Amino acid sequence: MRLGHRLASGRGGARFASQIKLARREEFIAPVARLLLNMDDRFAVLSIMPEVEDGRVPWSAREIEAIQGTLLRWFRSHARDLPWRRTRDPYAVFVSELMLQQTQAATVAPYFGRWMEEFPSWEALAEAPLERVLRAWEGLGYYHRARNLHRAAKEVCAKHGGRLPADYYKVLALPGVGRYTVGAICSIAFGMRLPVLDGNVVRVLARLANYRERVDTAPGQRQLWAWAEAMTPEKHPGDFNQSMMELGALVCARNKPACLLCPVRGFCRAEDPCSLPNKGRRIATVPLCEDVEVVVRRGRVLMRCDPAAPRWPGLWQFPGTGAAADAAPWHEERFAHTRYRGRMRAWLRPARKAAAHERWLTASELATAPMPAPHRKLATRVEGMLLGDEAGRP
DNA sequence: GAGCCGTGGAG
DNA sequence: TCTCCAAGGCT
Repeated sequence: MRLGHRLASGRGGARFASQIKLARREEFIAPVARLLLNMDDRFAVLSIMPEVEDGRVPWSAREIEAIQGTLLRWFRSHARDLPWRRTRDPYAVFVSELMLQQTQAATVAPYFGRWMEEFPSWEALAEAPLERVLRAWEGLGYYHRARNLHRAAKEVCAKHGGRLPADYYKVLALPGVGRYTVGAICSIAFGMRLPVLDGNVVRVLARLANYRERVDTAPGQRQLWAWAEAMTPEKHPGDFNQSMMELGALVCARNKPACLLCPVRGFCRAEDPCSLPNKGRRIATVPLCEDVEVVVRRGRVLMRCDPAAPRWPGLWQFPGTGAAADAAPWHEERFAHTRYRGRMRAWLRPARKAAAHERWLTASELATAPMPAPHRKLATRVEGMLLGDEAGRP
């Protein structure tokens, strides 16, 4: 059993993985890392399967082997043809995994293709200006992922000679890489036996084991990581990890699980699959009405880019304003921003001086400036207006 | 540990 | 329309 594998398991693994993560900023040195690693070995012994969290083993070793083989065969015949599955290039795998964080595969696919065209290597990405990186990411959301990916590329070039090291700790230390992502990258790109636990795997495991406890708690997470680790085979761990996620996405769906089509239904103990996994309630959404102004002068439009803005810091946005009292908005649309749900209204306003963080952008600058989704929709319409395309219909 | 970060699809 | 949440990580 590899050390990386052990680290990714059990309570010791979770704690020390996060300490290693912290160590990145402290410029932690190798001896300390090795010490933590040895300590982790000791902790890992306590959590080695099959002595799992609550002392019970949901599947026999024979069952686990059967599940592994069945899922691997199923994956080879049923996997979607996704662009990042056509390569094992560590850079491509890394890019895809950061894009896939909290984002569905179908959404990522076109972004991934464009990204690999524009930034085909660690070097190309590391040398690109942040503005272009954010523009390529525009529409995917969670923009800190793009900044992390950019920073990771710089680190890979500066510290690792432009090659991603096949090393659990070094990959984990890169910005934007947590316990899930390091497992995904190292198992897929390097064939290392490491588990992954994402939303799909949580659902699949909770149902297979008929695990009715809360999964969004520390004990629940430990339990599920332990099971994920127990499931991961020595051979083709990357394909196996993807098969678990693919099963969750295509068959073991949240609302309507296709149990009759499930390749591992013979091993599943779920009594009421739709009730699993057991999650707590989400935070309530907050209604929000955001009013912005469209200020045009001599073929340019006034835009704001505030690195400390409350929403979408560092992205270009139309300036906020008090709503024009009785006038109907020139443009209106719904938008969602994390817990906020609301509508953005825009009014045409007379020219004024540019305030702090504001600049006059030409139509072509508007097209290349990174901005959040609702502002991009408005910008597309304004662009048409700047170019004299009548009043720019949506 | 809880709160925060985006967006689009599905039911 | 409204709710849920997807190949999570960071503070």
